[in-house]
Amino acid sequence: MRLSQYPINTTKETPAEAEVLSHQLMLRAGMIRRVAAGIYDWLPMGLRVVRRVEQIIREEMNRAGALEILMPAVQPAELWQESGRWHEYGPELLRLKDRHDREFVVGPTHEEVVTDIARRELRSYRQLPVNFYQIQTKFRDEVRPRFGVMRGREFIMKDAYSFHADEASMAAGYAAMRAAYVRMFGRMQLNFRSVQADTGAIGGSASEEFQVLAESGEDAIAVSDGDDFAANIELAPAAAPAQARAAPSQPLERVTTPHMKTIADLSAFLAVPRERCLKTLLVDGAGGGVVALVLRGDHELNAVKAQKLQAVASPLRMASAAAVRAASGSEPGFVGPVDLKCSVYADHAALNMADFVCGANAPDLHLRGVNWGRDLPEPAAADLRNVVDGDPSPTGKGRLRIVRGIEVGHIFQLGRKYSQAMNATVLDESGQSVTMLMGCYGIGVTRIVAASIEQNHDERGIIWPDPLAPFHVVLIPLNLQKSAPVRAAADALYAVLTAAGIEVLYDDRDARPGVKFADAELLGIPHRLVLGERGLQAGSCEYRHRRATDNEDIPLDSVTGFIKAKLAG
RNA sequence: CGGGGCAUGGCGCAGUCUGGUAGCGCAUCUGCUUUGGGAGCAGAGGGUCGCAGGUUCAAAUCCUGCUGCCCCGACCA
Repeated sequence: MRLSQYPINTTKETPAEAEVLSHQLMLRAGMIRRVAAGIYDWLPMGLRVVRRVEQIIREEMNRAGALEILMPAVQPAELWQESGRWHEYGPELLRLKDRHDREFVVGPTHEEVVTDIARRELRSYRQLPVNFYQIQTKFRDEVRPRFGVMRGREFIMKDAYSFHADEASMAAGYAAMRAAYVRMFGRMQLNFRSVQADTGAIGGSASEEFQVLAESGEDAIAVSDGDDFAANIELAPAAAPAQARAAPSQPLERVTTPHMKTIADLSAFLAVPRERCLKTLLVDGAGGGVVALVLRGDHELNAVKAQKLQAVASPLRMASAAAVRAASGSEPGFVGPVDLKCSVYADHAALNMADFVCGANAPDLHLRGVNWGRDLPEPAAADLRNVVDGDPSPTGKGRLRIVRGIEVGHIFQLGRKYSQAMNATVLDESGQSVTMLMGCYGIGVTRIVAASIEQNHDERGIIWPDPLAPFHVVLIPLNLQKSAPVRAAADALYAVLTAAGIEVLYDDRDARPGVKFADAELLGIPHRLVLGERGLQAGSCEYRHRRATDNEDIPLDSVTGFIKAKLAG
């Protein structure tokens, strides 16, 4: 591609709309432009990267035996009513009506449509297992789109759905997809971890997320430094402390704590460390009323864990101020488990505390020197908190570290959730009708582009790994407007490299060298060739990798082989 | 959805408090010079100041309402 014929606009200044680095660089490099909140144009340079990602995904999906299909973006409401998600999905589902007033959705995912395909096309267990996938545009009306294409409302996703006659086949299909994902993210040179995950709204049993590790990631992940355990923080178990609880050593006393409503205030006011204070949260109970969840003052409630308790309403809701008053006789901020009129669940760490401080269920009063068993009944024990950095790994090996991640893939064993609701069956060996089992496997294609930039950049711009680079090589001739020999040599080199199947961005613009270098670095083309009059006289051009700081002189007649070796290695 | 902020040529911003002919840098176009790290000089084009009302002799500026966008929290590829 000749850059003189490529209408690219790079900027020195960062657009004000962008907060994270990948978003800033994508805008500055002219890869994307915003059209509306969470909705973007992909310009030529950006789309080339999207296509690279798609190509790798396609190759690995095909290698794994999956079959590519294409499903509609606009789907009839009937399918969603049949699965029940017309009512479950909420405002993230974009609904619309056609001219005849019939209802449709813009697909945020395709379980319904693919299950409809399966029930119509699949008749016999002999046709199973089968895995259909597509690479297609999704729309999710996110509450808060942000970070450019990292969390857009419209985005490109690879979604795959497998159909099975039995559990063993579903597990095998899941394992095959897991292996394919490891291969593709490896080929994309992403630094990622697969982590145990909550199945969330999509439902089903086993589930893993593929998380690209990055400071800017929106997800917190707990990874063990002792083995390969990794889990989304929502799911990582917090083990009960190993040592037994200390014996009471202080008397119970009431202390006046005017306006000390938060643990931070209380801890500072009483000069008691946060981990000696008890946090009591009242949430709505499953059968009405409230339930008390008790945590150590320095720990955070984990909503996913809490709403798994039978007694707790799901989804988790904090109790209203009125309900708090009814159960505790006090305002929020002074609630404690002593003489509380509701059931109490204590996190393992909270249960391990002795001589602690907690609310006295009376305004401006707390209790000090409180002990389980002595001053109040032993509560029910539960795992209620988020794990923190340094917690022991649940596998028993090593300690957990909390890192940030960008979720680029998610795989599920769905079971019969959709096939049952939509009556997708095949005949088994004995001629009996059986409901198929399903797996589903997503990848955020456009999100990967941003995630790769998050992991590969420097102060000058993007640094593409070879497999994702929009062009392999940038060819920069110096002073080609004045020097006919340079122009001739550059044209020739461009032709030779292109003929060899190498994708070259040929910067034949009438621009100063500094401009060309700066643009090449911002765009992140991994391999750079510079052709100047000086080198030309010696029969060579200069090579430099985007990550390198020094040039290498390469004889002009061996450039093709040299670049090919670089790309192969 | 709750909280905070912004809206002025393509981009980044000043001007708004204290009303009085809309400005700067970058980018773009023309010419000359320049050419190994975002050039210099000279000239040029481009803005109903987010929208709608209102106050005023006069509104980017003051008032009211609306819209869009960004950021922080609960959800997700």
